[in-house]
Amino acid sequence: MPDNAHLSGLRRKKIAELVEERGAVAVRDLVEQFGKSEATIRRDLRKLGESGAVTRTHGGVMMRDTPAPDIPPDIPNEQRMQVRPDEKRRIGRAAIDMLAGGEVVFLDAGTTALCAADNAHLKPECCYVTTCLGVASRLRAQRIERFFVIGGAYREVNDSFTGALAIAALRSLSFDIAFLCCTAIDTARGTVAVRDEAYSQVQKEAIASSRRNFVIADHGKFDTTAFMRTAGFEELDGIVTNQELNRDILGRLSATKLEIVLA
Amino acid sequence: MPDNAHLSGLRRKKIAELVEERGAVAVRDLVEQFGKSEATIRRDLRKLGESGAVTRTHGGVMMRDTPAPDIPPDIPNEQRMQVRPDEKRRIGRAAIDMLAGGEVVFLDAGTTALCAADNAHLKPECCYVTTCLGVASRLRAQRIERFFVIGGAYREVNDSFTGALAIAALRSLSFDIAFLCCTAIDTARGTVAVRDEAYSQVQKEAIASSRRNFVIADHGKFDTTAFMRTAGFEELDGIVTNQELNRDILGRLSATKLEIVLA
DNA sequence: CAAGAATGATCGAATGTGATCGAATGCTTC
DNA sequence: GAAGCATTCGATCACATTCGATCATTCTTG
Repeated sequence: MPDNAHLSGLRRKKIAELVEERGAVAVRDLVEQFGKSEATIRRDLRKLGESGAVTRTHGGVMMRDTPAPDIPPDIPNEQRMQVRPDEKRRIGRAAIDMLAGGEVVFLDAGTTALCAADNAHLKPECCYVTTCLGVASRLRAQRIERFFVIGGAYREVNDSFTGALAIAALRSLSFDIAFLCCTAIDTARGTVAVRDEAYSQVQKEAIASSRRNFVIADHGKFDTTAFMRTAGFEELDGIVTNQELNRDILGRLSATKLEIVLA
Repeated sequence: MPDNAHLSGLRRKKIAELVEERGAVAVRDLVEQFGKSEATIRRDLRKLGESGAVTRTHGGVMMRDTPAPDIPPDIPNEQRMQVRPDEKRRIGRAAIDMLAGGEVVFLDAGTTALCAADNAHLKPECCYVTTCLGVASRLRAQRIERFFVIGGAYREVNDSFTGALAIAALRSLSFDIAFLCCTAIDTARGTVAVRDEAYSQVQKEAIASSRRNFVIADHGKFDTTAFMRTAGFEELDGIVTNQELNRDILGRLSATKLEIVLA
């Protein structure tokens, strides 16, 4: 066997083929076949499961049993999800871990918010509110008891609802905490920005309706720029990001009053 | 062949297939076939029963019995979709075919509305509005340019949004045509009814906001009853149903001013 | 060499499993 | 119907397996 074992993508592809061919495969068999540890195989299976290629079961994987995924694979968000997915997962988890349970939580539209939504089941007593169709699908999939969607005109760019309807709905609500996504964080100027104006307006309204506001963003978002300023640091309470964040930036942030959560 | 007997998910899937194939299976047979204890098999059957895939009986399981006249109120949309799917598909197609193109169309929450949504791409210039999460997902999947979602509190029973937020949003909109789902049509009294009060209120608001109103319902919905009256025939412009509809009922309907579309 | 990605080891938590036993159900007989 | 019997069911416990999260290490890449 050629030594391609370090090409993890190839291994995952072969696992998928095996599943397709045999209907189901056990973790044990895969460990033996590829000569890798259980941990590694499990990581593969998780990725395969998240991409919808297979369905995980206890002890292994089997062919996917849900024919049509609810979310078409070529939606922009799903592509962006490929960028630093692990960091985003950790950040999403950390954000939900911040909740005491029982709060009213606003979840923004963005891949990091999707990751947070995936963990909503950890705090099932919370009431979730979102403008994002993908977030809504994930809340539904986890059978979250109480969640609201802010309706409006659908925009494919960020898979969410905007416009007058959304603004009006947000004005009539109050949140305990909001988790906001963004495209860029400018630590020098102390601003957070996104690309789209309509989306920015919705975010501003959400921030105004929320008692506490946290940006959720991976380390790659820092010290880049984007078109529309959405908020200044003075309007925010903190940032949830990942521990790989550059130390210089961390130092600069510690000079602000922002609470920094590292996942 | 690798021994996958310990993959519990696969075993459940195979049990479901066996039931589908043979109509009914005894616990005893399954114990023998899979070499597992009764307790384990029973746990599998419970899970399968809870997911709605099969119906449990004493001593085993049988195929999901779909009582034609009435459907339990708490079955999620995806299962209700199994009831007369072909008729619903034809009705959904016929509804969209009624559109000239360019209208603002309200799509209600219900399996028949899902079928209509699946055909939205046939009239891509229309602007669609819905209160149903599943409908929204399908519109997105077809890359419909313009669609709105009426937000609000999510209710799993009919996969849609209701409450004050939804009512307020509907009041600020006007539709050219609304396609409404229902649980029952009482031709004697000339009324259309659903099971859920919150949902009924949303429907009433949608009807009030729409210039023309059409009920979309398969022939099984006629001359049954449901709890909440949503509309009287006098508020409606027509009914889209399928050609299998009983001739007596058809005759009675032709005495009204309703436009009847047979798919 | 430095940064990031992939890997392997470890451990507490979650899940699957089999056995037991009282309760519920179905069937037979009266 | 009602009584009695056999079967099936659900709840609980103990045990084994598997999973997910974390940390340290190795490998790859620029």
